[in-house]
Amino acid sequence: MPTSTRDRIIEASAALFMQRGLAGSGLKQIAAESEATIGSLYHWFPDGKDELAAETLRASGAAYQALVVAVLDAAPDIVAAVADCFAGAAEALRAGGFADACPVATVALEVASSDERLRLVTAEVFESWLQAGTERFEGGGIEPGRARELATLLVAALEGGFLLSRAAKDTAPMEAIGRVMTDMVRAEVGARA
Amino acid sequence: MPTSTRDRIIEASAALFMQRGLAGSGLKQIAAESEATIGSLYHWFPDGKDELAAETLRASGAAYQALVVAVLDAAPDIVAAVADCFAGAAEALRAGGFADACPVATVALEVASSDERLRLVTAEVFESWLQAGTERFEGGGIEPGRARELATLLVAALEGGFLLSRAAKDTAPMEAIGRVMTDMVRAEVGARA
DNA sequence: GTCTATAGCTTGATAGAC
DNA sequence: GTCTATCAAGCTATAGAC
Repeated sequence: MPTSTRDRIIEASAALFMQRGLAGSGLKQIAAESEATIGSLYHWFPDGKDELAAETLRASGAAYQALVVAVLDAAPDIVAAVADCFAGAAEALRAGGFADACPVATVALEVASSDERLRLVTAEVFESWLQAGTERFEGGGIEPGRARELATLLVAALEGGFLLSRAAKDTAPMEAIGRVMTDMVRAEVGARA
Repeated sequence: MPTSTRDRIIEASAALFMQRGLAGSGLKQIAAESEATIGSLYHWFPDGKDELAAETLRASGAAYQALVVAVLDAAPDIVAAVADCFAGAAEALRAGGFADACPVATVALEVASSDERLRLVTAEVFESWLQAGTERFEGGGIEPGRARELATLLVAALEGGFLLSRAAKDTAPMEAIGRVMTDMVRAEVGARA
C-alpha cells in the first residue's frame, strides 16, 4: 500500500505542527516536506490551511490515541498501565530529540481563542482521549465518575509533562510526574476494596 | 506611576502570545494594541521580535508565579492551597472567556524545537515555578525529593488543565483535575505522619 | 523617544497549462 | 492529479525626519 499524496501531506503537516505550531508552519514548507506541490495540496484540501489543519488534527489525534490505548491495554493492570504510559512518553521524547511530542496540544493552544472551527476539532480529539482513558480506569475497577476525573488528570499530566520536558530538554519532569501518578492510581485502586 | 511605553508593549505582547502564540502575533499588531509605533518598539527592543519575546516571557512568567504563590501562601495548609490553586485557575478561565490562560505554555511549545534561545528562557521560567512550588510542599511537611515531584505534577496538571479547559471552553476539566490533585496531596500529607 | 515610509521577503491562495 | 507562475497581503526589519 503505497503512501498517497494526501497521506504524505497530512503526515508532513503533523510533523511540522508538532515542532512549529500552526501559524509557524507554511503551506509551501508542508508541500516541500511531503514532496508535493502547492497545486496538489489545494487539490486535496480545497479549503486550504483550515481544512488541512482540521484533517491533520483528526488523523494524528486518532493515531496518538491508538498508541496510548495499546500501551494501556498491554499492561497487566491499571497501575502498571499508567506507569508504562509515562515511561513510554519519556522514551518517545528521548528518542525524538524532544521534538516529537503531542500532535494536538500546540495547535490547540494557538486556536483556542482565535479559530472556533479548529477549536472544536481539538475539543473533539481531547474528548475522545478522555473517553478512552475513562473506559480503562473503569476496567480497572474504578467507579465511573472517578474514572473520568482520573482520565482527565492523566491526559493533563501527560500534556503538562510534554511541555515541561520539552522546555527543559530533559525527561526528568515526565518521569517525576509518572512516579506520582502511578503512586496515586495505586492508592486509588487500593482504596476501592 | 504611569505605564511606560516599554511596559505597554510587553503587556500587549503577553496578551497576544496567550491568545495567538508567538508566530501568530505580528509586531505591527503588538505595536497597535500597545498604542505605540513600530519605531518605538524597535527603540526599546533593538533585537526585534526575539528580544521582545524573551522579555515578555520573563516578565509574565514572574507575574504569573507571584499570582500563584500568593494564592498558595494565603491558604491555611498545603491541601487547601492546592485546592485554591485549581479553583482560582478555573475562575480565571471563566472570567476571561477562556482566552487568558498561561502566558508561557503556548510559546514554549512553539519554540521548544525551533528556537534554542527562547527555549532556554521558557525552561528558566518553568524551573523558577518548580522551585517555588517545591518550597511550598516542603513547608507543608513533605520530604524535599517528593516535594519536587509533587510540584512538577502541580505545574503540569495546571498547564494540562488550561489546555483541556480552553479547548472545551468548559471549566469542568480544570475542576476535575483539582479534585483529584487535592485528594492526592491530602493523602500524601497524611502518609507523612 | 516617537514617528512615517519603505525595503525585501514570505505568506495563503488562485489560474490555467499539461 | 500534478505542475508553474503569479497575486495581494502580511511579515520583520531598517532608515531617517522630527
